[in-house]
Amino acid sequence: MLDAKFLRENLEEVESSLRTRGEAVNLAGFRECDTRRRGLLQESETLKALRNKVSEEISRLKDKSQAKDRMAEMREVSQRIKCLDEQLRDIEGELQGYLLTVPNIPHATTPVGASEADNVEVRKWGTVPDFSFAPKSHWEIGEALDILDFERGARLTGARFTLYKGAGARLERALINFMLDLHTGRHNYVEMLPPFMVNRESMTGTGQLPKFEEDLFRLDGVDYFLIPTAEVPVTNIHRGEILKGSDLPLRYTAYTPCFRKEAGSYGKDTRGLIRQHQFNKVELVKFTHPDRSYQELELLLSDAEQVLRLLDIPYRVMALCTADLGFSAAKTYDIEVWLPGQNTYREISSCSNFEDFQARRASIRFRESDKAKPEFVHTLNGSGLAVGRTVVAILENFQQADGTVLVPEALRPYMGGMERIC
RNA sequence: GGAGAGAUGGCCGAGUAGGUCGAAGGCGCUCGCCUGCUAAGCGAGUAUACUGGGUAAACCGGUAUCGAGGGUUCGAAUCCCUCUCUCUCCGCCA
Repeated sequence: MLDAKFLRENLEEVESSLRTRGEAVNLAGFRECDTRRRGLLQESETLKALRNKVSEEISRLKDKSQAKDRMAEMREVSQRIKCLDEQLRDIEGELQGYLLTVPNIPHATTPVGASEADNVEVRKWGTVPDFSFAPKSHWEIGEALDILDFERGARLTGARFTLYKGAGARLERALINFMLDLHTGRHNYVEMLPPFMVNRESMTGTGQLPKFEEDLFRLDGVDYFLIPTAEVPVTNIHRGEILKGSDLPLRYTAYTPCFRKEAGSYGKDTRGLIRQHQFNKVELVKFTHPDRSYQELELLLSDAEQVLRLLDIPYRVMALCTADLGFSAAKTYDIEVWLPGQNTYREISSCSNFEDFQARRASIRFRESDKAKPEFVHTLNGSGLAVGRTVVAILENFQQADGTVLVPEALRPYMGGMERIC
């Protein structure tokens, strides 16, 4: 959410900046609402001040019957206030409606672009494997090794659900532990295990609601949602709090399953593990001082990259352009792994700085010193990494001519010493 | 699921026959004083949001907030209703 005051004073600049996202932006209604709100507010508050003053005078009277006419007068004032406050509530709802659906302003370093084709490659790492045979896709490998069962996954639930079996299940679990150990042990993140369902306030705090409800699984009977990413519960840990400046930055990591409806992606990535309704992810979340958030973004990105470096999987880092930027983000790097089976790079992590956009929605603040005014923190998060897609990358990059798959060395301790899936 | 108790400022905790309560007191914190150091002591200060004024930081004024929402009243932390959450006991249960 943007600051209403800032928006009021910089409406045109904000509009033109948001247009680079390729979204139709019309904030004229905001300005009108905002002006009306302040008018109503002043009228109501002036009357309240009067009522408070008169009520106090009445309280000092010994003989209340002397105040009959003033009480009658105040009765009318109160009626008027009630009426004004009702209008205020409506207009504030409308104003919130605007504010909650306006996306974040892209950071100056976010490249301007019209589509994902304009994303900018930041760096490449690793050597793309050179196969002496035609590399297979992970679903072919997984089915041949009997470690991924798409058919039975669909039987259990439906399309886009997969059953992992034997070494496949073990591989997924090994990756989760490997990633968590890396981030807690070497990158100084504190491990969290949050609820996998959250309420509406939490979803609004990080920006999934109100705009993207159709992407979420919602429970029947209670107003809870399955989390689409650990970003939601972990960022909301400090919703409504004022943190100590000396405690920043806070770094949290969490493994959670993620649930997404994938509405609007019919026909896309229908085969394999790439796009599932349920997938596992290890997430990195930071709460930082506003002055340091862009340095922290680089560090967070490198923490996520480290996973792929240790596993020895080739990847590249892309800076998303304005058109490809998520709703809440000011700047985003995607990490894309090389997938030989598909002869392309695919996203495996998305690392973003939300600046104070989420912090304002969720009211997450800090005090520089005990006397200082509270300020909004900056929130950041990134996948470290998407686990299912890491399995995909391992199967496709480490496949052998005989159909087996080598286990990356760093992962072997987590696989009970297993060197090869066969 | 059944029965009961509760929710007040950073924390603890007063305040329920409605008015001078944004809220006693304590702790914590900040600044100053004092003490050879530390501890103790003394004094002052110490919520947030919105909004008006001020070029603006400072500052001054107004309004709101005692779990949330609604009601009664000239006036609600205090009375009434609904909801949420927490705790205790019983039942059930991984």
